Amino acid sequence: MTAAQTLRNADLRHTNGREEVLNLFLDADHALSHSDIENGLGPDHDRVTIYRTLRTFVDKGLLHKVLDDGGNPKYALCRDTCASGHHHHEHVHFKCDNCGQTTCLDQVHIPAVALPEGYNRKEMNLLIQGVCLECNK
Amino acid sequence: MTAAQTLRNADLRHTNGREEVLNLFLDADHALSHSDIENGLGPDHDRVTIYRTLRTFVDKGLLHKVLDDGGNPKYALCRDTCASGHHHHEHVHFKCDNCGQTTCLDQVHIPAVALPEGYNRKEMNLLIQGVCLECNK
DNA sequence: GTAACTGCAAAATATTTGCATCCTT
DNA sequence: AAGGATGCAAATATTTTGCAGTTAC
Repeated sequence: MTAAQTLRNADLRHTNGREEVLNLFLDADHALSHSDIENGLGPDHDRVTIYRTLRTFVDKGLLHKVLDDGGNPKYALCRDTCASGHHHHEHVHFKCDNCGQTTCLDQVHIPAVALPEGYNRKEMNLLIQGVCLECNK
Repeated sequence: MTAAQTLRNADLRHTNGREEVLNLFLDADHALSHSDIENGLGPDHDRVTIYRTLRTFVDKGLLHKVLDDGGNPKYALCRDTCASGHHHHEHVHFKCDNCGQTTCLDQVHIPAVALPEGYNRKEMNLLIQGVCLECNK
């Protein structure tokens, strides 16, 4: 799916900025932070607009916030089943302690976890930290 | 274990501020953010000192950062096996979408997860979101 | 006494809001 | 044309750094 199609599907207007941000995510195989995006886009992009773009994309279900141990939030594309307001209920991410990249492990599934009585589960996020494939070479 | 003992064990000097922060955590059954602490302590505590206290406690293995989807970082006590620099390798937290509290589920364990070839695992954090016991009543 | 800790001021960073203008539909 | 999106300025929030003074040991 192209950026243009994605935007149309999400009921969002097609603007240069949005298309470029979306393409960054489509090209990246890992989660991006605000500053990753600012860097990736070249110099003449407004910080504020990027904040708004990210928020809009999350609201519309194009992106989801990725859990991170460290400082600033990262975002990653939602795949298939994510619709507006209804995200995937399960995310598994791997963060490399060496290179700092966080990647989605779509193949990995979280096994059943027994919650104590009285708790409802809506979403599960698993963050695994260690050393990634690249950095292990 | 009292706050005073804990500080001594960690090779930290015993000061009022540290003891009070530690007691907040000992009393709380959920993770605390910087502002939770600022509120919990009463008015004459320096924001900067709290930042430094939190960092020191994390460094010494008394606290660990709790993953959160949302905004600002939260912290929780490390239990038993956490020593300086060597945290528990597995954390399970439950965040209530209703009241916002994040609690450690020490009883729950993460079942084995198969990582793709070439990945090393050092630590796993599972965040479950839903509605907690209290809010389900 | 000495090193560690604190408190204040200030810097650096991150994020949000308001508003006038521009652009997509 | 109309509403949504942008860009700039500025407000607000968050976290870090420097340094002088204080305190635990």
